Amino acid sequence: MRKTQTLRLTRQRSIILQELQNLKTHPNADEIYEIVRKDIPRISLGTVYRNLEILSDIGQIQKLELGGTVKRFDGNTENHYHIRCVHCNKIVDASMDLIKDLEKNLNGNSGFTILDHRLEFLGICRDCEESLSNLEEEIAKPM
Amino acid sequence: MRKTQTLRLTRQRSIILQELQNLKTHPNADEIYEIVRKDIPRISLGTVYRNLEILSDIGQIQKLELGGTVKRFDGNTENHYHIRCVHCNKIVDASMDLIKDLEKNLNGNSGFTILDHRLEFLGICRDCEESLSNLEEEIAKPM
DNA sequence: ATTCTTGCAAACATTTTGCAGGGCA
DNA sequence: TGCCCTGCAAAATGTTTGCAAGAAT
Repeated sequence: MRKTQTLRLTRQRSIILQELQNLKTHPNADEIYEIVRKDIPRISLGTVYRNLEILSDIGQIQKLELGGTVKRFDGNTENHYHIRCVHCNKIVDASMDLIKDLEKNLNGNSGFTILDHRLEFLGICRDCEESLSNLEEEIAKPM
Repeated sequence: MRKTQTLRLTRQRSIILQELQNLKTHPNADEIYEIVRKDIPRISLGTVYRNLEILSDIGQIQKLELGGTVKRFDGNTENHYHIRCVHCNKIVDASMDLIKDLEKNLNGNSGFTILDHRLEFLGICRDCEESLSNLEEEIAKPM
């Protein structure tokens, strides 16, 4: 949890936020670093990590902790659902309304105070579908 | 995807599987390593990682790719939902029936072939709730 | 006998952190 | 001016991999 302190709006912080809000994708820290580097060539990856952490702490962006080992970030701070390609790990927003009161379906006493939920669909994206079927044709060919 | 090859049932592999099936928890690779080490003191962490990967590839265990950066594993191979403590990252099974056909709620064409879904509730576990309220009392005290 | 698997260690990938100098409020 | 923030580099963390020896089929 972040201490109550006066945060400063530095060029680095504001550009990271701005770029993230403009994107419809769900980049990881390194991808954000590469994008912001076009504006601030000498920015460091450490600064990117620190600011992503701060911005998500204060609710200006969303840290996505979904499938995969790498953290991703989202300029859209509303809870919404995602679809992830199990093959290439691409993530897109799911066009589906939020299910309210989903936690009412929980039976018994879990001992948890439920705050929210995350829903992720797993699937195969069109690109991977195509490359997989090409691969199958290739394998089926006699040598 | 795993090549079709004859897998061998080694002592290491069978004990990892067995221990994981006995656990109700959702350990990460290192925790599994510590547990299995009691049976096979000279097992290496690399072997644990390799076997967890293989066992989940062949569907004997489940790799949980939920919140958090660390991979966790589950001896229960049925899709089921989880509750995660946002404070200590503890994960427990949610007692809630699987929602069938959830993907029918997806509007429009995502371009994905949907295979499955993952649902995770976020909350605060009882332990963290207590330690947080103790902390607040502590802070409220005059010095 | 074959070849899959292991232990070990090194390599990798990702994220965090200490520090001295710089810049926002 | 105070102290938050930055760039840089090193460290920490988590996971994968090359290799020679060992074990399962």
